[in-house]
Amino acid sequence: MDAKILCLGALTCGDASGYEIKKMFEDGPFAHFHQVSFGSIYPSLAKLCEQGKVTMRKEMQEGRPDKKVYTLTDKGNKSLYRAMKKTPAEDQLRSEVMVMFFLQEYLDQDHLHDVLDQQLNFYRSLSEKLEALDDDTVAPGRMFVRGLGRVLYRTLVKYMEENAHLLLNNKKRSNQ
Amino acid sequence: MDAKILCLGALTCGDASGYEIKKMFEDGPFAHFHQVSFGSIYPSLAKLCEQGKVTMRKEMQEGRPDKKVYTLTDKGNKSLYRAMKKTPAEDQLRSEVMVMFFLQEYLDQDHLHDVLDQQLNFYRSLSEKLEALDDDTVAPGRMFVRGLGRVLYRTLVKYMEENAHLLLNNKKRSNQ
DNA sequence: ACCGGCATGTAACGGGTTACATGATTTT
DNA sequence: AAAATCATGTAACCCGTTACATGCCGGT
Repeated sequence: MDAKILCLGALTCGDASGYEIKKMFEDGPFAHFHQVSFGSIYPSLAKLCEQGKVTMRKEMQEGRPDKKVYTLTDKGNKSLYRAMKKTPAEDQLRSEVMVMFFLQEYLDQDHLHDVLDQQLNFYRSLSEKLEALDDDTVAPGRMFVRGLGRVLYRTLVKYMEENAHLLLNNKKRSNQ
Repeated sequence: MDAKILCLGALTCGDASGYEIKKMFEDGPFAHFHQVSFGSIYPSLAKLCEQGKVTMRKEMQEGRPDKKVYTLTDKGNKSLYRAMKKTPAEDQLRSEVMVMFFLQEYLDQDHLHDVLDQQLNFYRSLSEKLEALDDDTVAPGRMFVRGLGRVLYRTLVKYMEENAHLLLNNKKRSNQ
């Protein structure tokens, strides 16, 4: 599943610019299970336009840059249907922080502390973003995914708060 | 954090071959928070050997191929300490399955059912693998990460079992 | 005065994944 | 008889990330 399909998927939530699509993957409905960068969004959108899978209109704005708003076409919709027939790739999670926690004896106390704090903040803020999303405008089927994200990050925050001591104490040779 | 550091990290659990390292990322202690493929493990191990960060000995086996068992050296250890001083990259989770669930109106009923089943099995088997790991030989600090993995996958399985109906029912136009 | 947010885009670089190559043994 | 497990390796390809380029507005 490449960035093009992801963009089409994002546009099923309504017309959007590249910048807005990015936000959907940062704070919005996709935040907890996928990410894309500008470097892949903008070229994708351009190619989708060429292929007639989306249309673009320019929206002038006062006080801020103009934006290019993209709309899903029938062709784009069909493309999505086709993509959804495939077998999805396995989930992949890569957490360098967890690797660090696992190798906690290789970190000095201070840095471990920092990393732990930052990670907790990261999970907390993602959790808050997910809780803050407006559920009224969302189709019931989509709530499954949102609910899962919420439960997941709540669990993560709770576990880390309750078990941080496992990581911090038992430091005997923390002076490497 | 590249594959070389990951290999060094894996070797802190004890001497291992490339094949065994792969297993650590599939069923073992790293299973739930990172993955690496053979295509990156073998070249990494070769380079680490060149750099003197690991040593290699050949172990002949009867009835199966010989293996190359790698051992962490002092130099490798230092390299790990250095790597752990860096700021870790943000977690990244990419789940095509969740994208599909989100776009559930684009899947036909049967395929949705299949994907759901496969995902549940995937989470269940990962969960079981994590529960099955032997905790006696593991340093207390490392139990933090393992415990987190266990809680996470238990939560995931439970949520999916209890909320699958959100995804399956409300199918009115499932004939696209 | 400077930083963060809004807004779009390009290009190189790096890295990992995928596929290929090989082969014996055990399990189904 | 076929598939899975054990075991190692190479190389091309793809794709995404990172960094760069540009610019205005509002808040601190």
